Amino acid sequence: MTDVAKSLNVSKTLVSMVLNNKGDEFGINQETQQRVLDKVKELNYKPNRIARGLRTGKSNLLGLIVSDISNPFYAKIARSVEDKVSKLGYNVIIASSDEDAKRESDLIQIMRDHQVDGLILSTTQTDNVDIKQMKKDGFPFVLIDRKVPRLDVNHVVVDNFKGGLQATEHLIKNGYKRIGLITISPSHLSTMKEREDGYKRALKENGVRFDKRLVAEVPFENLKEGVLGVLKSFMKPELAVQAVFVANNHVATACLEAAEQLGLRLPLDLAMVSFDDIELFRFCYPPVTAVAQPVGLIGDSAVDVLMDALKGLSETKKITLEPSLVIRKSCGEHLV
Amino acid sequence: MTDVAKSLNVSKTLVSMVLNNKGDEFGINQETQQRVLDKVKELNYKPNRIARGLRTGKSNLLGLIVSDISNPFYAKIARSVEDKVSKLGYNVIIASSDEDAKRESDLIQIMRDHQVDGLILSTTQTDNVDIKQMKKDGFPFVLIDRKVPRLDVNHVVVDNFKGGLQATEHLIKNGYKRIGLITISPSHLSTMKEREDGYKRALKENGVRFDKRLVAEVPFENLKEGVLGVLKSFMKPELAVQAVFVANNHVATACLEAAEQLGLRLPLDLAMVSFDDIELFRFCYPPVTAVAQPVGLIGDSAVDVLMDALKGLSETKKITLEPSLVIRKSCGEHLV
DNA sequence: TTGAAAGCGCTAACAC
DNA sequence: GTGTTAGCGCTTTCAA
Repeated sequence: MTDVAKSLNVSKTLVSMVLNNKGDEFGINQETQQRVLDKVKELNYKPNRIARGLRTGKSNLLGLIVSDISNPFYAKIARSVEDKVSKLGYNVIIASSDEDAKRESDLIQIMRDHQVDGLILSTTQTDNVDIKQMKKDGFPFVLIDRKVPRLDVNHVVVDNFKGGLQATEHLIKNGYKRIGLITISPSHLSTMKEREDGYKRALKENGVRFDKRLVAEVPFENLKEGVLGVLKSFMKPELAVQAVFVANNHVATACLEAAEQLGLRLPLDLAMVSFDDIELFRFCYPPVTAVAQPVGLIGDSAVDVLMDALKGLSETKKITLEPSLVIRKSCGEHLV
Repeated sequence: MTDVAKSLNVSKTLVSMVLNNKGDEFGINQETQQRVLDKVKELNYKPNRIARGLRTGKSNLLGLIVSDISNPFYAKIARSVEDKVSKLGYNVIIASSDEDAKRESDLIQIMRDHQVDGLILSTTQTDNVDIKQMKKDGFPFVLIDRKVPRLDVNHVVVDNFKGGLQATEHLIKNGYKRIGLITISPSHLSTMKEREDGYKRALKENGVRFDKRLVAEVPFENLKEGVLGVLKSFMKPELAVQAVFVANNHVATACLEAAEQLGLRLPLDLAMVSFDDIELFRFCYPPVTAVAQPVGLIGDSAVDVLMDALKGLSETKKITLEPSLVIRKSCGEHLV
């Protein structure tokens, strides 16, 4: 910047003003402004955002923490976040926590050390210490996908209860009574909890007896084997499960695989509804019925909320989006 | 930092040294060091990385630019990059270019403005001005997935020619002679070009006549309709295509959809091999035969190469990874 | 073994 | 209309 200023015999201040579009505000000659702009081009000068950040206290960087960026659900959210914030002049640092609370905590710290201006995160924490800390510090952030109990913070989630309800009701309507549920640990996640609640409510409202042996939880780190084991036990005569509601796309895929290994024909031997709709579900055999989440909208809304928080608006925003059941053929629809 | 220093009656210098693990190097009392560390904890002091970055010229940030982070292929790469660099103390800014050269150029600029220490990118440029500029500036970067002709720069790619060759040969071995190819524009991409070359070579080596009417290119922005149109024309009696080799996972999905719309039964009416294997291909109907790319390894190697570049090692590294054909049932394997 | 001081590149308050 | 100056929070000579 000094170079530009010197070669024009003006001060750095002036250059800075022009570059920040504050030329008019400070009443600087149009001609002078143009000269600055030209010189900047000529010297191919690029402002150093780090220096600017040091001075302004802003980095124009936002953080996004999800459990796994290679999960299509989060990848789509990431994409919509990126699209939206880039229009607003921000960039985004993305990281995966692997459902590990410690790792998540570290990531939050690292991102804050990097002076991100705000954070969008899908938390896996159970004690929420970091969330509380951020709130206490007045640091701008939005929770997505998962909310935390009893804490007044911004969030953008979908109505998991309703999704679980719809999915299970659909199964019941199609004539299934022995309906299993496979969730994923950590089980404290609000999403899993609510989907389970929806499942239970659907059973209750439709007079289907709840059997707790039909609810299984498999560990995130060991999905495939976990699901295989669960399916095996579900198939035993004493349980005689006819249909499963699986709690997310990973479990659905694992379930498809396990069914294949066990020689189960879907939906004849076992019907399945998934939570999370992903593109290829449509072309699976059988096409997978799933509760679709408005992924694009989640990212979009999260950015909206975060932008408000960045502006210092203090009321917390809690947004709940609607899921929708996409009916295909994995629940014996053709039999009805 | 001043707070820590003052409350301990030492200088900022000393605190800085201790925090950067240079205490011993400068021969500072163990006891003093411990006092500093304790105080830092007590005051919950966090170093400001922006300020440090301004001083050291390093941001500990790396950039990753791909065409679309929600494409599973890139999402997996992103994940492996993230995993690897986080162990090395870096974070990564991710952005999508949408195969738009201008956007890519802007992104490179933005990331460099953010003082990223290095860049990993899957370029879509045809003139490579930005690539040349980075090389000229001595800025550390690695190309992934796609290489650029006649330019001596780091890259990590897979052998697309071989992949195309294998895929097409497989089709030929299964008895197909009228084999279509669907690539995706921008067609100058090295990947597309090489896959096409592999396709041509396979035909030649196996004495199948090349018919240029069987090579189609659909625009990235308008895939679904494009593929539908292509499939329609391929089905005309004068072309009588029996099998297609599709150039990536998006085209494969679009092809699945178009086939459904046209009432084509795979592989009876049309066989298909895809480039890019994605998890659910296994469970599609029919399960999709595909050329799998070592996604994890691409990310991993790219980071290795970038780290060397960061250290100032100047020889350029060009890594070519091996693809592998995963045979399922979309090419009439059961008929053979 | 420790500290003073300069300065990274920029912005903003305050002159003139 | 334009320039001077004082930092932002840190690291790194250099001196003691």
